[in-house]
Amino acid sequence: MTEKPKLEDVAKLAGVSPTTVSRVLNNRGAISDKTRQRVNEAIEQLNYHPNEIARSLFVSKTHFIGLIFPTTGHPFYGEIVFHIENILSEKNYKVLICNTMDQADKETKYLNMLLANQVDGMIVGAHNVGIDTYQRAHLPIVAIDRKVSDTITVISSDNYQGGRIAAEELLRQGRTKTIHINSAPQHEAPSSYQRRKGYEDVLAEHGLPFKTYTVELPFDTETKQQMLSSILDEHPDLDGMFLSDDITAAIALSMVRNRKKDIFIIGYDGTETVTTCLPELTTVVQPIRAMAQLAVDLLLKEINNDFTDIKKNYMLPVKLRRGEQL
Amino acid sequence: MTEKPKLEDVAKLAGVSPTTVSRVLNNRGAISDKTRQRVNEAIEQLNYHPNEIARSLFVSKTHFIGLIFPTTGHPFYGEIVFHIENILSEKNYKVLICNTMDQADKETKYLNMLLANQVDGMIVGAHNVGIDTYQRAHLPIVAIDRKVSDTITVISSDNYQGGRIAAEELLRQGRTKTIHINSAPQHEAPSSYQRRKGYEDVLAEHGLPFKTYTVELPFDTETKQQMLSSILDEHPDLDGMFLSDDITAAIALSMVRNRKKDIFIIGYDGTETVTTCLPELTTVVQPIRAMAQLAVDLLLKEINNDFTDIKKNYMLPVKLRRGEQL
DNA sequence: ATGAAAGCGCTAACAA
DNA sequence: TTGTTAGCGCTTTCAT
Repeated sequence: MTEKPKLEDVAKLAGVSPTTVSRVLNNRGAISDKTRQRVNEAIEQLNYHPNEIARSLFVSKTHFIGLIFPTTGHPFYGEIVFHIENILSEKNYKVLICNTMDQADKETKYLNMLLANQVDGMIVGAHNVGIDTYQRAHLPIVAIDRKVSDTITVISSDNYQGGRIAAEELLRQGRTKTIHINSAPQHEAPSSYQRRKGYEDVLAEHGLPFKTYTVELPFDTETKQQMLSSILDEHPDLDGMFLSDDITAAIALSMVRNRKKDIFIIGYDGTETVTTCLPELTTVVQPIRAMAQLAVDLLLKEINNDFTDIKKNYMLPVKLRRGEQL
Repeated sequence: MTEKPKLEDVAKLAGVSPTTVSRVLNNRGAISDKTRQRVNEAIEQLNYHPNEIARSLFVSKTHFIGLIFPTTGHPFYGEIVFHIENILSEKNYKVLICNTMDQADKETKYLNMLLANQVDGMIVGAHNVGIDTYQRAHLPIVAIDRKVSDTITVISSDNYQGGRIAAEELLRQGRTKTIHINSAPQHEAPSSYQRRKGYEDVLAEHGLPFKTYTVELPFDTETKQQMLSSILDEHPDLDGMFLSDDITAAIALSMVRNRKKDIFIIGYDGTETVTTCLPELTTVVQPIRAMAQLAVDLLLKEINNDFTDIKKNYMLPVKLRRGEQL
């Protein structure tokens, strides 16, 4: 027997019907100890492993969850994907991972792929397709950090507070000529808007000037460098910057050091990786693990048709992490 | 019709048999333009999407690939997972992601889960279960950076050269009292051994002293800090360190800066993230994208039963990236 | 406590 | 060119 054994083979070897084997496997119905034992022996002997795909087809539940994110190569997404998968696997769900690289066509393709593979639900952290595209899925979906929708649950960190906290810290550091660089994904990510609003509100309240650059941030470092470089050229008297994520902040930090400028930099995200690599960076920390936990909790509630206490919009608190002095 | 439409529904609406619909979907056999059109209209009208799970069951091929790695939260793994998924999705394969967190029991559980879900193959970058555990799977498997095996293809970067390159750079920087900290995963990862050997050989060739610490590196920063701290205490005259990965190197770098020591640090991996965050770090760069590409190429060859030109062991070249001056 | 039969949604012989 | 039939590996009524 070199072929993969199936349930029927086990049944034959144990001298029982397939039904009985199935019952043993799933602990259902009443089975005599004798038969249970014989079945288990046969399973052992054949090194039998049930085919989950066949099972999924029958019960029309796969226990697959689709994750759509820009790229696990970015620390924020790499970490949140890790936490989500980790929490889901505890609950016996399996994760299909999709990296859209911010390309709308990929996102659409992935969405269809996940539907075709009968995922029980999805968690989406990518931003290039209108959220209405997802509504058509008629599936439990939780989104992270995107436009609020009537039908899809959205989780985000408190971006407005994040913007305020950053601006307040710049003031506390005595910086008065600051700018904010704001990466706006194609489809109106509310996170960017809220962060910007928070930052601008604080400065306005203090009667200070501010300038916000809204740019489409590419993933590659070089383009970011050029962009930051020309912004620095335009503002020779700049003394503070609030960047939309830590990686961009890291680039700005090196650049400012190279130019020997005294510009105070604040980032956003506060991932483990960046915190470890750049302990001197001040940043607004998102509660990544809590966001992952909440996303999973809400998704599983929806999957189990428990819609009690499910709001459409969740906001988790952020906090400032001050960089360590060098 | 609020239920998900199936192939049969399409057939009925189009007034043809299920077979015909299947043929249209898969572009197989000869179909008249008229029927093809009618079928396509019915598909459109019902917003029908084929059930891949049912299809998988029938053809006993899922196009699922399992990825077993320590954690996508670590930049090296996050990036390699990204590349692997990216390349695989181009070939219409789907990726199930598993984060073992270096726990053997999780790794075993994931392995069984992947087998139960009928993956067509696996790429493994985790290190806590003996490789023989995988042999039993009787499945195409490619391993990254682990013990060479007779039966499983292993890809690694040239760790011995990596060790040599690092040691040579330390010498070039005029460092003569150096140590190497070597994170040895539980089950004899050859990568650690080879890097160490390369480092030690070079120093021995120059008649220089060296010291290698082989420690089980935990994931958390604090424990690493404590460990590094006591090593630094033991060696007040140290002037060079070669760390087994960039994150640990980053921690060492901050620590050395805090202590105002002149210790030259060399890391290992050269991920985009760390390169961006710490451009001043000198490191041995692994060809991450090339490793991902090769892993996928070999895996798909094995899946397609093409074993020509498949060796059991592949080594890709590393290079030194010198940190930028601050 | 156990088994026979039907079927989850799809595809591939084999016929016509 | 199209349809009929059987079956991928499993589970679940419904009998007994």
